[in-house]
Amino acid sequence: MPPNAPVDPSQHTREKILTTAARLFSANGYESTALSQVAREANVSKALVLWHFDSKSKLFQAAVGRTLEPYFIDTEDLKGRDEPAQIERLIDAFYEFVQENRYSVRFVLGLILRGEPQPDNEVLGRIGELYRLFRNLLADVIEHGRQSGRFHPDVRPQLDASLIVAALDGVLIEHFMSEDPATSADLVAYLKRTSLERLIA
Amino acid sequence: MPPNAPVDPSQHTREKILTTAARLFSANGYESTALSQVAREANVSKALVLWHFDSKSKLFQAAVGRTLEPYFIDTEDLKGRDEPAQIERLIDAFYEFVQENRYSVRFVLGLILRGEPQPDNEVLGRIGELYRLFRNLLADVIEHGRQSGRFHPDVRPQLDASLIVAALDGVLIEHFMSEDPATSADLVAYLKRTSLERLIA
DNA sequence: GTCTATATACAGATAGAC
DNA sequence: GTCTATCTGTATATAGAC
Repeated sequence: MPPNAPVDPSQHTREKILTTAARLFSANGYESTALSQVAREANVSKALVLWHFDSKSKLFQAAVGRTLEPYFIDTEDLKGRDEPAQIERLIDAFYEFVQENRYSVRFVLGLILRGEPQPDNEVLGRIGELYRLFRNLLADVIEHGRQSGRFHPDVRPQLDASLIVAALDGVLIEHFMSEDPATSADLVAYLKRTSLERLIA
Repeated sequence: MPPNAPVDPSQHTREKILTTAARLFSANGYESTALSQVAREANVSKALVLWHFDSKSKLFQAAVGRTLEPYFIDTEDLKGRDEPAQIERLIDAFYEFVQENRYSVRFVLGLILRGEPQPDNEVLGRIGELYRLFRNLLADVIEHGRQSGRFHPDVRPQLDASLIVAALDGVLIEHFMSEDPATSADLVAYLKRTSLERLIA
């Protein structure tokens, strides 16, 4: 496609369907979201939704892909900090991300808990990979801190990283159960403090 | 009813329907479980299911009630232990409970994450109450340990308890994501160790 | 591409015989 | 209590005009 080519006007409609679907699926789940609802809220006909996406299941996959787009880990702003500050930064980044994406996070967590539609190993795989990435990043920082002498010589990078990630996940659930952001902010602050107290030599 | 009266034979059928429904709902969720499926797997007709429970929604509520029956906290075997041992016992109890009820726990967690059917505030209320109970129990033990001098004078009972509960919830999610029981057992062991190291004076 | 109209399937629920 | 047969609504998906 040449640069600055006029956008295919149908992209607008397709896009509208996709974002509408992503919103409804993440709010109500797969089974409870009817194509007719997606069509109505996107101001198009049911038939057009299917013309663009073939089937409900494929529409769902496309919508989930859209939902997952902002899920990535930014490692840039770790540079130039010492290990304790890097740990704090990673914990904060996780929490900020969850705050900004709470609806889709809730949705994805729901997907993990009950493999909604069968052919969704892709989503689980991607999420699992992100978790592994994040945990390994934490573990690397801890290991590095151990070698540099800033952290205790007997820290267990993998286990400590796993425990921090678990605590963050738990705060997440707490957050969804009580809906009280103040409480979870306090908890995250306390998690940072106690984690560092434990790690630092 | 007189003692040892012969059991109404229809209880067998009703019971069978209920346990079948509880199993299917907790495995597949509300929307994805059809009455016809419950009927088939309980070897009865759809009409009979509705004769016993009036509607799908009421069947669901009965099934959830059944699912939650084993959810309670046993405080008896805390007696006669010192505070560190009580903390360990509570953490172990949580983990054992999750192991024994993993399917329904997964189901209930899913319910929390997306309020499946509307009139289900009762379930969430009950679960929330159990969490509060468990957390307060932990906090009480920590506070008691602080006063008895076994724990640091500057522990923060509510926050420390919350952090332990959060970590346990996180291990739970980890458990559901990776399905590797060995890993989560290690994590729980490590959680016990680091929690106590932090608390003990 | 987008629509209306329709096919097809299956859900939850009811009626009525036994 | 338990069944078969049926009603009614709504879901996904298709056909075909524009």
